[in-house]
Amino acid sequence: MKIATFNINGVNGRLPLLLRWLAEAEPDVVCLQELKAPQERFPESAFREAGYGAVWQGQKSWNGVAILARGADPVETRRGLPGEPEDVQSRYIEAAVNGVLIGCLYAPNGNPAPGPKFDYKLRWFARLKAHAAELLALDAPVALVGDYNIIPTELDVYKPERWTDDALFRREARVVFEELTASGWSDALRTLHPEERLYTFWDYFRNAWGRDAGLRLDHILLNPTLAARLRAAGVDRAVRAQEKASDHAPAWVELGRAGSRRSKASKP
DNA sequence: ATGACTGCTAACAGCAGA
Repeated sequence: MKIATFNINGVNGRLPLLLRWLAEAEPDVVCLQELKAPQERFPESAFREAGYGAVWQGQKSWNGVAILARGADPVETRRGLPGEPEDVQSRYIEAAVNGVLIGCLYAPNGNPAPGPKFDYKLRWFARLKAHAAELLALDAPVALVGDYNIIPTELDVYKPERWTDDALFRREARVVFEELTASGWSDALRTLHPEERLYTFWDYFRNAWGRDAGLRLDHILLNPTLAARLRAAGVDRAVRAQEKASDHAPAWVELGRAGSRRSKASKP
């Protein structure tokens, strides 16, 4: 099973690019963020024609998340994080796909920090952490996938000193990510590439892509059941080089079949 | 420290993004 995450930055404006990537990469599950489309303007039929069922939570102008599943209809289990019913921003949707529970998230950016937007980011992550703890208690394969808007370490940013006080890299944000990974969630790309500089975002300014001035913001966190099945992980950087590209590139993991754990000796 | 790009909305400029 191949699971990918892609901050598409406008699902309608970039639909041709997205459909090309789906045909080439053939992910089984895709978590999309920044749809920037209201619920009724999500291009469901185009995905259906491409072989993907979908669930989505749209919003006018900003935010918006979706889960696509190849040859299947995701079974929605939740939309929105618990804990702040007055929060109307579309940033979380969760669904079961072929027995795997997928949480698709788009975390708040949080800039400028400090300030009310950063406070909202921290509250949102407190809610995510609480929900993640509940998911960890389940006896099921679970992945928390999406744009976390957190640069986890200095290895994940082209120039750490320039980002010290930014909401993406401030201590409070990095601590959230450390707590999630310490509590049992595996950062899949970093697990398989412990030393490599991996980026998933290059901003549109200052020729960031041309200079490879990137950030790693998009993460695939696996619970222990799925981490045991992790086989490969990467970033489809070529997508960022295309005309009319999103400022993010897709990140993905390949998982082995259930019961195919290879790190432990298996019975003959 | 600032501004540079881009999409969306629809006001042909402003907001948000990261």
